[in-house]
Amino acid sequence: MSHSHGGVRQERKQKTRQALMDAALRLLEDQGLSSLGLREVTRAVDMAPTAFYRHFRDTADLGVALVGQALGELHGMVLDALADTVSAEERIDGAVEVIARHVRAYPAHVRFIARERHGGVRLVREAIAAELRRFGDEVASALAAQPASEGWSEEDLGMLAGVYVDHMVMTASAFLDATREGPGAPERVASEARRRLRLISLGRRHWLD
Amino acid sequence: MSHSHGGVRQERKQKTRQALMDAALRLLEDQGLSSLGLREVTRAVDMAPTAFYRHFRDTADLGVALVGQALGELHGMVLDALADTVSAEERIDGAVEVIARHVRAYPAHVRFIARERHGGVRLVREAIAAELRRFGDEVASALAAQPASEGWSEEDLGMLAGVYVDHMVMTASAFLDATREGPGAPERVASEARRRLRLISLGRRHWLD
DNA sequence: TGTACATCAGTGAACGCGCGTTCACTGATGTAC
DNA sequence: TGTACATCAGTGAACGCGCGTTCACTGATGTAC
Repeated sequence: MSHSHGGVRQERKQKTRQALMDAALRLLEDQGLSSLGLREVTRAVDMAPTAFYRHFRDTADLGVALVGQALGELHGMVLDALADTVSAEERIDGAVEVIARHVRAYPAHVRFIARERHGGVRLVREAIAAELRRFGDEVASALAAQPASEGWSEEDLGMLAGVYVDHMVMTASAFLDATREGPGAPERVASEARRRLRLISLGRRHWLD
Repeated sequence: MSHSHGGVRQERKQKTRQALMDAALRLLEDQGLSSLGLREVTRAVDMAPTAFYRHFRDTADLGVALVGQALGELHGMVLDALADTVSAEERIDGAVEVIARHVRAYPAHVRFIARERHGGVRLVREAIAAELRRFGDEVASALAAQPASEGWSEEDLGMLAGVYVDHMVMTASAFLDATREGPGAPERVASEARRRLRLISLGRRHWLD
């Protein structure tokens, strides 16, 4: 396979690209994408500024690439949270635990999404909105397959899915803030998140009354 | 009263300060606070860059001042939304209408809060978090006074208040995005917001079952 | 396998530009008497 | 009311600095034969 099609070169390029994205993600913990400098990123990777252009048009372009990566990882998490367990109460505990684990595994990605979802770079905002909409649609499909959703209109299921997606993003962001607030804070966030899910669950159960 | 205490001077200074804040708010529609430049702001007000320092230490300091102003206006809105009408269904319609009106009246303030709530400037994030917490406490008190809240624990009321506050911020932000999406979009946002409030309302009614 | 040419990720010098901050200043407003 | 001094919001020149972008380049990797 050594004559495959630009093997070594392509692989190295991919590695550099990933290094730039990782460095950017780290730098974005303390600032918004709209103030992230191209030279800042290349400096962090110990590279000439001009090399940046071999991979991205500008930092907004890099931001769009980060959206795909960050929400790609979220994808797996949502499936886990929905499929996981059995009873309603168990599902709530499981979902919150899945979110907590995800935040611990990918804190910078979570921060990036929470920050840039309403951030100052239009293309990135739109990319995030599009991905979250796709997410919502998937969640809606999963919900539609549940017996509890019998008799629900499509609009109502879409609403419920949106509530879950927003709850997930907000809870993830709250976990992130909590890690700076000292011990006990993450558990407070988890407790609040479970309470909210219980409220939603109750509303869902009585939606068709 | 002409010898009151620096009358004319103080009044003019206040006017300039407000002009700087207004200009900043306008510039922040297309970028995050972390990339807002001091010279950008003074240029928009037709002023020497150095005059900025007579009013703010830096742009983060200006941001903190904007938080107070933006959420001060929100204050009145919340009271309206809660006190307004009679039946549950009317209260829901009224609340969503109040939010829509507020967004039409202060679009830039709403955008600023939604953006900087998770934005790149720590002091501003903390100022917003503190104000929203105060809000939540007020809402919780208002809820506690309602007959429907009998038997609710303080934690549960706090949770419910938080759900309402977050719903308000997210709905306001959705209205803002909707105005760019053409006619019909605002009504779709309103419809979704009402649906969500109905879900919350149902969950609330059955919380103690 | 070996050779000759093409590709292209990364380099390094150079550019013009706007930034934040300092400083000594001006002149209208405020205050004391 | 008038005068002499103090305050202080806003000015304008100057600074050093890092930015994004251009360009011609280098040398390792890929390809054709």
